[in-house]
Amino acid sequence: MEISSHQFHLLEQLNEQRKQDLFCDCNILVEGKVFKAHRNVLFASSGYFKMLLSQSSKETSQPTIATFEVFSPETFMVILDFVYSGKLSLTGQNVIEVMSAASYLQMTDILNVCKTFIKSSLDISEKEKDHYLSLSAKSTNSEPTHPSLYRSRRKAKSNPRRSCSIPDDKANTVNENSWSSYGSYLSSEVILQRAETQLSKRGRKQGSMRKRRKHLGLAQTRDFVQYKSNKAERASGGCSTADSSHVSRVREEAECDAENAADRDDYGYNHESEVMPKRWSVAQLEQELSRTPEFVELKAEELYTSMPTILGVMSSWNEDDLPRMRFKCPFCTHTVKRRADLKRHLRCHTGERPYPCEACGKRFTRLEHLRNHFQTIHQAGKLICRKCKRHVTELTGCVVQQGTRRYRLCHKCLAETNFDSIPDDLDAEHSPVSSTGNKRSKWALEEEQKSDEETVEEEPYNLVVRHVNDDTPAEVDEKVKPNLR
DNA sequence: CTGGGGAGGGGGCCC
DNA sequence: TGGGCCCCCTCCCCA
Repeated sequence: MEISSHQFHLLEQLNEQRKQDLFCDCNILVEGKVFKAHRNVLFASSGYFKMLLSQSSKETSQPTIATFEVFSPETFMVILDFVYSGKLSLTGQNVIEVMSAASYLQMTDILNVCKTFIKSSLDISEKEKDHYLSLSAKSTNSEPTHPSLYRSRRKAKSNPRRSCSIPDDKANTVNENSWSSYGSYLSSEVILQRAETQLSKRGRKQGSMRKRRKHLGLAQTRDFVQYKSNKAERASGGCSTADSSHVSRVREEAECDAENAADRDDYGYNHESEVMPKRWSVAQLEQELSRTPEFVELKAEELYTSMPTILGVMSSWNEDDLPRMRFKCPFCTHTVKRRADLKRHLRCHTGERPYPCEACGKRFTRLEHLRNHFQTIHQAGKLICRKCKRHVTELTGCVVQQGTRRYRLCHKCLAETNFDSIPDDLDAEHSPVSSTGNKRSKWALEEEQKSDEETVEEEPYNLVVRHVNDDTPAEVDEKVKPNLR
């Protein structure tokens, strides 16, 4: 026979003992402030303490002292309260730092809750994705102002990119490696269950999980997966075909949340905490879905500015047994050496894509990607015949245009292609085709793209051939059959 | 069904 | 610190 309240009372007693400094055998010094706790509890709660206390377990007569300078006493207080009560007092202000500290202390459950919290409060990528998809559903090829971003050759993928995983397996591992001893009726567990339910549901719907890149294997836990960047990827360019199911999914999750909210109190849900901070009504969803990429950037900027100074000190050790200073992503286990690299990495979580291609509208996370894209797609920068794959020069080949896409054909392959006629509506002056494959500045490219849009996007399925002679744009334009590839 | 290639995305690292 | 380059991986399309 199992008395369900036993675990709760046990933890309650331990918490009382902690508050009264009874039997506390571990002192934790955080930026000068001393916290007292029980080794057993810390050992059971944190991978970090597990390691630490394992090493000092032989000397049980003396109280263990742990010192931390990488997070604030307030942050540790939140974590310690959670350890002893199962209630995590997250707010928009402390979530990042709590997450960072939890990462440091290897408390994966708190990490998950923090991620859920952030995801629920921001939910940038999901909304942004849905926004794009809703646009995608509306936009057609005859709508040049909504560029080909929305009709990318990549279909709306149910499976994300390599660095993006859906936390299905994470949901499964939470209960294995962690703190089920706290009892399923405790609020943390309830929260986690809900987070798991929510995430796994999303994961099931979004499709298969992706293996992480092997060089990311240095992560602390193998089962700790990323879950955001897939959304980020789809949010801003990777999606194309209309997929209204994404919109309905957001609604569905909101409704699910609303349902869950009703019985939260029954499980001692912490009212002070904001673990599930937002309940989206349909009206709110509609409003959110109408947000723009600027919204993403704004939110991303908020995230950046709200980040603590130290995002994480990794637990990896070098040969000298000294901890390596690395910056840890608050969304995943990825660590980088430089803060700038972390900022760059965070874009895959926030969905921020600050570099739009003005020729096709596709947005990129990096300028270099935009540049590569433009040179390849819109400038025919590769001096390779698309058909025979041979190297072509300005003399031996020419640039072929299809919509906003340009590529090169050698004269031989060009002659083998059946051309219909030369369109007259393309003014040679507007030709953005450069005879050189040289790199240009972004702004120079944009100037070219504007004219490109005006002239070409009107007939996106026309294949236009432009002969390129040195610095003079093509004078001869020919229309050939569409969909040549 | 499968392999090749194009395009895009992300990480490491140099300048 | 940001820009840029290189490399690798993944996805998708097509033959």
